[in-house]
Amino acid sequence: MPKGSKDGCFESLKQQILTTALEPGAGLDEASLSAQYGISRTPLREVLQRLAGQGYVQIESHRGAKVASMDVSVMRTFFQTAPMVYANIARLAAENRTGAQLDMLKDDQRAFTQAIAKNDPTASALANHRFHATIGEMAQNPYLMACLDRLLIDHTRLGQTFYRPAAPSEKVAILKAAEQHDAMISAIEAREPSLAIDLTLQHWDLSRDRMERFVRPDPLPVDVIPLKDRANAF
Amino acid sequence: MPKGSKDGCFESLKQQILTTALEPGAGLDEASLSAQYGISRTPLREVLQRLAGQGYVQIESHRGAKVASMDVSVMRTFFQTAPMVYANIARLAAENRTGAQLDMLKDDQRAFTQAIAKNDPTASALANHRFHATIGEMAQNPYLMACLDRLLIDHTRLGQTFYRPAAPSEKVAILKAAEQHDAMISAIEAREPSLAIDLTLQHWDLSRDRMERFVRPDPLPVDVIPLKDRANAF
DNA sequence: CATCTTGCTAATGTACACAAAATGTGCACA
DNA sequence: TGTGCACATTTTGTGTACATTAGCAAGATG
Repeated sequence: MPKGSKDGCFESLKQQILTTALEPGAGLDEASLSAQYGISRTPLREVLQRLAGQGYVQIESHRGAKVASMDVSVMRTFFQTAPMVYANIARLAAENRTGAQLDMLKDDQRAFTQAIAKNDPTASALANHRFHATIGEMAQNPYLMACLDRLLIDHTRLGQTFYRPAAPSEKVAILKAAEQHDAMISAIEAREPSLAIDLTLQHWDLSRDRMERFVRPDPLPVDVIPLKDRANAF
Repeated sequence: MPKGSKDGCFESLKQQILTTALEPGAGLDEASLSAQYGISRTPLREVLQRLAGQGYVQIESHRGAKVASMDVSVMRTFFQTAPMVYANIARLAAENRTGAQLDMLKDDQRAFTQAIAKNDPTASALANHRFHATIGEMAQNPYLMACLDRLLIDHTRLGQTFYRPAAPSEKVAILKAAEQHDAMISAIEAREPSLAIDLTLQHWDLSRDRMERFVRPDPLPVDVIPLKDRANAF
């Protein structure tokens, strides 16, 4: 899928990493990527550098670029750090948001609900990502934003990893998430920092529970084979 | 001062930015820099990209790279954000530090005290920067680290900006800072998170007070001209 | 006199060719 | 059969020439 431009390449790689179309740890070959996007290696390398700067990829000298890895220790750190940062971002967003940013947030939420309606998990994950990134911009805090960007990358990727299309609870959860988004928009619009924090932490709990239930699912029923049949089972 | 290598260029620019030898907002010309460091424009651009990724410089399309700016709103955000991040980094450092990192921290502190003894404010600022960056590495939290890096850049630059060589209180403050560093090392070595947090916040208060007293100094005495002389002053 | 247009200039952005480094492979030898 | 070394291949890093763009200044025009 040749996109032609440098920015197109940048966005495309970002998306593929967020949706785990490019899996964590996957190697990124300069030659093939530059051919694929119809740009030369020089600008492609700059794209990779920028992606590295935002935490999407890791570059090792003389060994090329890889998609940022996601081992258990990273996950542990993620769960440890996310709520604090999200909460503080929410507070600052409620305090500092501009009208234009609020409109953008509503657009993001529209895209999110539409993606849900279309049953498109990839699109909804990306829309969700943008929603939270926009809240980050509202906070107008470049320090925390650097942190949030990295958290959101891993959050979106974890969401993809732990997504179970078959589970009916998944549908319920994402609809609830959309409701929570609406409540968060209201709190931010009303400039109520403490409410925004509460809603954000609830939103976080929902997301965390979804992922936790993937790792630690309900145990299978013990009595799969009814007792009466067990006598002649073997 | 041609340094020759790419890493040399990277470190040199970093230092010059931290010491405000390159002032916030200063333009960085690719041609002259590449000539200065004896490398071609291509690798120089990669250096600038990396510096941009860590928050040292800002790159605008077709408009080149500038040293990251430092207006009032940035300062406000800095003072708002720093204590929370520093405190959490300190907690995690006390919990997660390794022996090798502790040795490195002690080395950093040695370099810091030596720079103080030599009365070299630039060297002590850089050593102080490394000291706190090492504590950041101890935390082993890439998310917060991204935030800390950016905070430390501005902290070091603010320290340079607000440095008053003439003030005797400056000497007292930096010696006290060195003592606090020793206490922080002990807390981290003893793996006492809450103590590390307390000490870190005290350290922050000292630094903040120093900067605040620069912006809002003691008022000049009102009676500079004794009353008896005032009659024939004009 | 103000303002818009237009061309110039100096900088950044791109492509490509070459250099250097790392990895993989095959062979010799123990 | 396993190990080590040398070579070949692949991939990344660099230098240089060229294309493109933004900013500015001079001129034209109302």
